[in-house]
Amino acid sequence: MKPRRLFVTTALPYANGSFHIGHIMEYIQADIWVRAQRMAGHEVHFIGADDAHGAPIMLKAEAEGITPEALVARIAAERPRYLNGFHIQFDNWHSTHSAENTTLSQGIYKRLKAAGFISSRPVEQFYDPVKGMFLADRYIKGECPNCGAQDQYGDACENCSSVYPPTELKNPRSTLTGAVPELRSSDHFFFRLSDPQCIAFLRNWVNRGQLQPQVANKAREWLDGPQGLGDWDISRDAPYFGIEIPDAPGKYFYVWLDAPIGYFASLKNYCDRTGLDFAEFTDPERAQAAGTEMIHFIGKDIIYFHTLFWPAMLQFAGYKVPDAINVHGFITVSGEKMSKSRGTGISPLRYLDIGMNPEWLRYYIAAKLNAHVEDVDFNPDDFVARVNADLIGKYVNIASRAAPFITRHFNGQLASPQAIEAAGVALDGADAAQTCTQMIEAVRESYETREYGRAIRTTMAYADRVNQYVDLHRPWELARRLERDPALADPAAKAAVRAQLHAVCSECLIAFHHLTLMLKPVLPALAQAAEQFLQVGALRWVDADQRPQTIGQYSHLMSRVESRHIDALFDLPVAKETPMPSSAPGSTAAPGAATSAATLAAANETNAPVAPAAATAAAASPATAAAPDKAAVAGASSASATISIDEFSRVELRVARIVRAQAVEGADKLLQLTLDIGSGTRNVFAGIKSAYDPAQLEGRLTVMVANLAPRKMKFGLSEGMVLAASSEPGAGGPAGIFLLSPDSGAVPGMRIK
RNA sequence: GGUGAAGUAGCUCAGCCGGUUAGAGCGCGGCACUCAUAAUGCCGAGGUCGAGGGUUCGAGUCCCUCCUUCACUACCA
Repeated sequence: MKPRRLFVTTALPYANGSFHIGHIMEYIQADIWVRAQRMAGHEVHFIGADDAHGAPIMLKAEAEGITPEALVARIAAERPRYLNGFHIQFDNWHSTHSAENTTLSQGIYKRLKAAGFISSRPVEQFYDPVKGMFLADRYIKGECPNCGAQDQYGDACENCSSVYPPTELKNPRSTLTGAVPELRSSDHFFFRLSDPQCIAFLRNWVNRGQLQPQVANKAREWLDGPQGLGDWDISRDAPYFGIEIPDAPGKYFYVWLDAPIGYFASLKNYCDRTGLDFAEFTDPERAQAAGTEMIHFIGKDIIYFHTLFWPAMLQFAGYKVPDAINVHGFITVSGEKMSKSRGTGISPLRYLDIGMNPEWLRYYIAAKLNAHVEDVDFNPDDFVARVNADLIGKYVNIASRAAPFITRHFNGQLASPQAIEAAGVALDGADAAQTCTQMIEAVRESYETREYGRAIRTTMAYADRVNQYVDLHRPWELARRLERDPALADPAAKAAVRAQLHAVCSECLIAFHHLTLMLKPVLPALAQAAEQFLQVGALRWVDADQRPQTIGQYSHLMSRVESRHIDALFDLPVAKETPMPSSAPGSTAAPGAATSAATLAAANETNAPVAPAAATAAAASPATAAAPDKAAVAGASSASATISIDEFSRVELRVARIVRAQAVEGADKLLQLTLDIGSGTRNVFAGIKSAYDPAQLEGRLTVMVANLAPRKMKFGLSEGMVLAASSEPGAGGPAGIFLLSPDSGAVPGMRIK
């Protein structure tokens, strides 16, 4: 087979925070793939970088009183510890804040502009006069123009879900300084995605078959959706930590423009360092001639950018487009999305610090990964069982069972194939070699197609067969007879037993050699130790037919996961960190926000739900993925799990007076309520129109959740929710909605606890 | 509500283009073994393959409806 030439990347992590377990999972997935490719003799260049630009980093650095460069450098400095710790073998790690990225980004922009894909037009935006900068939607809060809810973000109301431009907010305030923002106009640059050429190209590109079906579906949905593809605003005004736009003083590229170009920047940096020809990987003709491929591993949160913006940018700037976008799901922990505030996340650094073996995690993740965009769950019990049973009980145990006999009786020499054949104990009978070659080829292909779970299953099925084989032939019995069975005085009989013992144990170690080969992409360090023990060179797929000749002294290759490890892993100190660094250009697998069924009702035995409130916190959609600070930290529990009094007390319930109730024009189910809670009024949209006439609500008292994250709705911002009882759908019970009321005497604003 | 994905033993999951009594690992109950840093083997219990229809000689596997879960989205707060 002709060696492939591969340029492989993982998503660039946003440099405002440390790696979390989601990053590590992506790197493990990509690293396994890369190692498997290298074992096939292919040329692989595995590239990563920090995504360093954007307002969040600029502002975070400022808050810390350091320069963005210093912040980014600090984050970059801690990367190797994680990467080395988990055996992630990048060839290069660079940054989007680099000379290479500046040159490339500006170059791509110029080419797009020359080709007519850049337009410009004035955009009116809020400007913070104190800070002296334009404000992204998430840095503006105010009252919803539709429902009047307070404290709503500039793009949408979390109360009534209405969507609006920030300029429509009432009483807008900058969240940075509290200043009243001014409306100012400024010219922005747009990448004309709506250009027919662009649409045509993307339609074709997403249908080439190189995307996973689910990903292609999603891309098509965006492409052919009712609103179609809009032009993409790619500029930001100074001050902005980013790359300046050529011939446009004071204008910078939006971070998502230069972030993916960071793949190229890191590659360029690497090529300059190693003498590789950059153009062979990035120029369409040169790449074609050189037979190179471009392969990205990303999380499902950034599909939008990688299936639409990125290929379009490359195509119309005259660069090669990606050959594959390999998308994975998120990692959950015990079925829940990660949340540092709830302590459910796994800290990669802690994992390493408490002495857990990185290859345990690599193995566990590999065993559960496939080529689909499915979430992977880290289940602690499952993790312990799986790692211990498979790796120690089955795999390592095989060497441990056979090696001592070989060392003691045969001076470390393995039996020849002929001797094994003659002893009649070949593991897989006559066509053992063929069976084995086919199995290894199947495993190699499973890695190739990212069906790691299948590769692991195939491998472990073989380990099972080998253990059965050991039990069947009982080498310990043969050894005992050899040593002290008086009936073996006859030299011929003794030689026969000895040959058997030799053959059986040799078979085991040959099988161990094969198992090691199949596990090597996942367990690089263990494989290396095993190679040393087996006294073979670095194993590659072509070594499937090779067999070890002699072995070294066996020493235990891997120890078990212990419950104390798990205890230590989850015994996190109270999280001092604020919301996790969420999705930015490169970030992966970050739960932008916890989605949760925040059922406030503590369902009692009568099964009468108090508040059937299935709350979905605003999750970071691809389009807003670059808005880390927006991530809501929704503390939530499932309906069935019990919560502590502390958790309950986080819910701020207050008595509210409905001072005004009115129908919402255009809404079938909603009433807009103005609630007096003593300290002020709140605007709340409630889905109770079917049960209440607005007029009869005015003046009555009810109960509201006062600290519910505001919610933008189509009609405006909703700043809380009122509590009402209703039957669970499908559970029978009376139909209808029953608003809660406090007993007489309560006054608006009283806390309910 | 819409769109997509998924619902197979207590747990984690395999089951390819429909075909004999539905599988594995872990866990559980026995038994065996004792070479192996409690590791291994055998036997067993345990599933109306989410529910209901349909197509078919035959469906976990195809079609329809419904339910549930997850993701995105929405007039869910």
